[in-house]
Amino acid sequence: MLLNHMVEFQTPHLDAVFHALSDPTRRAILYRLTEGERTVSELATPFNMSLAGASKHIKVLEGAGLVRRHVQGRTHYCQLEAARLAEAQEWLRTYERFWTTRLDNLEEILREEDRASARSSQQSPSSTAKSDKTSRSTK
Amino acid sequence: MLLNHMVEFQTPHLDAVFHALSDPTRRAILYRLTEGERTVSELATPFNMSLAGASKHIKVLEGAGLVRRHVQGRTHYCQLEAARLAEAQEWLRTYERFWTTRLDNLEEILREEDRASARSSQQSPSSTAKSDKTSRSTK
DNA sequence: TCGATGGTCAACCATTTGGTTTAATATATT
DNA sequence: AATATATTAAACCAAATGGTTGACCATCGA
Repeated sequence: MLLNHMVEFQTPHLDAVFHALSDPTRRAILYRLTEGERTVSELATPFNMSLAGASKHIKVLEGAGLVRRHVQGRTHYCQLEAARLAEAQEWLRTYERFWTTRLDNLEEILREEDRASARSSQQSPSSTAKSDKTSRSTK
Repeated sequence: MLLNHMVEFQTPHLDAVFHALSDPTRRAILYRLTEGERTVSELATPFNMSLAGASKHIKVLEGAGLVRRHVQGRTHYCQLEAARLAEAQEWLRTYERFWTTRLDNLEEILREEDRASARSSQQSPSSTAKSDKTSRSTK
């Protein structure tokens, strides 16, 4: 507990946000909302569950601050609210160096090897990186 | 659109990862592991809970692929395994354009177009979730 | 005003979660 | 061999989760 870094303290929402994201239905709902505002029943339709069930999922997302709703007549319009997602990403950034720096280091190493040994392929036998096969995505 | 369907439905890890991250104890354990390898009891001590309780948390992290352990004698050493965190961040990146500035937004859009053209695999847009849009409830 | 539509609420149910305590297992240490 | 240490396993518990159904409320359209 003493170890709890700022990141932990500054983000009291993380429990709710990560919990909300841990359900595939809710993630699908969020994705749906990237296309624009949707009503509760519009959000519910693709899923093979009752409207009440979907409504509960939406409420979880709302409770986590990931969805905002505005009621208009009997219709509830839902909107993506991304700020908390940004917080989640910010939390993850703390760990970025554990997958980026290793790749960057690998890049560096390869570049150096390329320069130093003009083509004597050396496989380090006791390499610390157990597997640097992590596929780098686009970019 | 299709790409995000892939993101949604091709990554069953996300359920486990986000669930694992939804607990503050587990997040603290992960943070602790950024400082290096730690044994189970080392990880457990800061928390006001039984060793067995902490052990269970570690197993959840392990099950989500966020922690690797190697046993040496009676001691279990735990190590951060960040790849799945990278996957989570990758998922979040889909939503980045909803919180970044307009300029970044433009950048993101261009990058997305880049990606989309990179894998010019198009497909019927009706490939939805695990469940067909079987209409609900005639009741 | 009446009926259909959009949604929530409440009660219920099975399963999971987060925690406990008390063994049990495996390895060190003396 | 005996004992201490590191950790898991098993049984248990209360609370939360994900889902259902049925009743209810509000509102839109005729």
